[in-house]
Amino acid sequence: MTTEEIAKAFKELGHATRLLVFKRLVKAGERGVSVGTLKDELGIPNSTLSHHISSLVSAGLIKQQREGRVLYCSVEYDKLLSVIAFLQDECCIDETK
Amino acid sequence: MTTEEIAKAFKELGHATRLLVFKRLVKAGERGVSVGTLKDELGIPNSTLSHHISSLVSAGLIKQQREGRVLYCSVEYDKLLSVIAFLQDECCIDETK
DNA sequence: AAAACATTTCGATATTACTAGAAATATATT
DNA sequence: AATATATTTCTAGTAATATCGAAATGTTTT
Repeated sequence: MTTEEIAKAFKELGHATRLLVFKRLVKAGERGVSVGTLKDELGIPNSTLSHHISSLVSAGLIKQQREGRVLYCSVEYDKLLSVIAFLQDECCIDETK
Repeated sequence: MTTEEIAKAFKELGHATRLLVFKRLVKAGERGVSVGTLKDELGIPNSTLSHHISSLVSAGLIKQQREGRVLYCSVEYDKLLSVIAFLQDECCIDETK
């Protein structure tokens, strides 16, 4: 993971609405949550939500899977783990080093 | 820490230049690095760098301390730890829960 | 107090992001 | 095939951010 990729992930998490969406998806686990449910729960207009979702997808933080006419969004755990690893490995001072 | 505060921290880390500055400061430890050194190392104009630094300060991610005419920038470790804790506590699925 | 050094603020421009209504697309049901 | 449902794309207005040269500010040295 390059610095650019990590920065991109942080950037997309750096918006209150998107961070809420992301948290909601993490709580949901594997199956994820449909766009419509997110819309209802967060009270965001269709088009606005859709843009935020595609931002998160473009950063590789979440993915979408269609089931019938419903699109489920779910977390890309590998990416989340990479971001956490970055903060710990690159950023955290280990006094014993 | 509110969601807004966490989002703000992510937002400011979500820029390649600022992320490089932050990484550099973490590596530097307690004492930190002067603005001038950052400027030389990263090859960024004074004013541009100054803006990025104040963004990081505004998010509470770093602080500045003057020594003579040199300003040292250093990491606010509490904030960094909060951000890491957020990702782990709010976001990471613990299958044993 | 003048000159040198370090950093920030000002000012101006260019790019990118946010928001959301309306129209379009895709899928399912009747 | 027509209608209903779910979601995205189009379009457009507004706001925020990025960039950096030049001028201003604060600090030290002579």
